[in-house]
Order: sequence, then structure tokens, then C-alpha cells
Amino acid sequence: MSRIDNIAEVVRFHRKEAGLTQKQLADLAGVGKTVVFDIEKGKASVRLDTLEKVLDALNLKMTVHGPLMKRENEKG
Amino acid sequence: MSRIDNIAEVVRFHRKEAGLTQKQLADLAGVGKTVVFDIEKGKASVRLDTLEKVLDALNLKMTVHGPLMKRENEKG
DNA sequence: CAGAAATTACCGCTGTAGCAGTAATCTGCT
DNA sequence: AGCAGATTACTGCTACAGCGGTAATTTCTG
Repeated sequence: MSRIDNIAEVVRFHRKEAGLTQKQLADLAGVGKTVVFDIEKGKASVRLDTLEKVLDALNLKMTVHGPLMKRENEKG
Repeated sequence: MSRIDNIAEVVRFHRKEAGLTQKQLADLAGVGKTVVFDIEKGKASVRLDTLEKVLDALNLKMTVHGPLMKRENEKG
């Protein structure tokens, strides 16, 4: 439900790519193993900071933008 | 801290753009006024689904991608 | 400047996210 | 097939996100 669960696939793909288990990624990101599983399961109610930690550990970025693909954020 | 707080600016900018007050946006998104304020304040520990509701109401999208700008998700 | 509207900042309450631990199921490897 | 490691799925617990209400402060408008 919602495009959020694509995050699940992206996270899983990149975790595998990095050769990490869920537990290893969890430790690396400083979160619990449960939440890594939850994210990969597509759970929508994870906290943003928790997701961010996991994305950081995988070198992934999150951006918010309008419907016209214009980039509106992005760290400087 | 972190690039998350750019979300704050994007949300606020687009809320103003849409001519909405925080309360109006909250009602429109189906969330409490408090969390709209929190998001615009840059609070990192908001829930992903809550943020998504607010972004949806503003017609904004969230994407996750690798460091090379390659788009990895995006709903079809 | 005054009054109105919006924003910021508290409050207490309720539901649940995140945690570790454990067990069961699913994988892949030889 | 048999074993090891990984994943999935629970449990109980604690901390806090999100909620509405309200008050103080800031911003807008005449």
C-alpha cells in the first residue's frame, strides 16, 4: 500500500548488494533487527529517523519533490 | 540535523504555496495540527506514514535512491 | 497602533514503534 | 538429504509519537 513499500525493495536490494544480513545492517545502522525486517516488509509506520539510519548505512538518500520531478531538497 | 530537516522547508514552502494554514493542512492530510508543526520544525522522529499523508496532501513525493542519482523506486 | 489570524509551545492521555529474546520457517551450500 | 545461517514471526516491555485542548507569542492586515 502506497509507494512506501518500494522503499522495502530498495533497502533489501541494496542490503544484499552490500552483502549484509538484516542483523548486520541493523547493527551497522544502530537500530534493532526487528525494524530492518519491518522496513523490508513494507511497514509504513516506521519512524523517519529510524529509516534514515538504515538508508545512511546503505548510502541511500531520501528526497522530497513536487510532481514535476523538480528537486526541492538535497543536502548542500 | 541530517538532511531530514530540508523536508521541513519543502513542506512549509508548499503549504504556503497552496495557501493553507498548518491546521488546514493537518485536516486535509488527516493528521493532527501538532505533527504538521513538528514536521516544519524539522522533527526527525515523525512516523513515515504520517509524513506521507502530509506530503500527499501537498502533492509531494518521496523517493529513495543511491548516491549516483539513479532512481530506484517511484510508483508506476 | 489595535485586533485578528496564525504559529509556537505547552499539557495529559492513548496507542504503538522499537527493542531483545526466542522459536519456527525458509535458504543456500556441500 | 543434512546442516548452518538467515529470515520471519511471535512476546513483553518501555519510551515516545500523535492527538486535542489551550495559552503565549508572532505575524498579518486595516
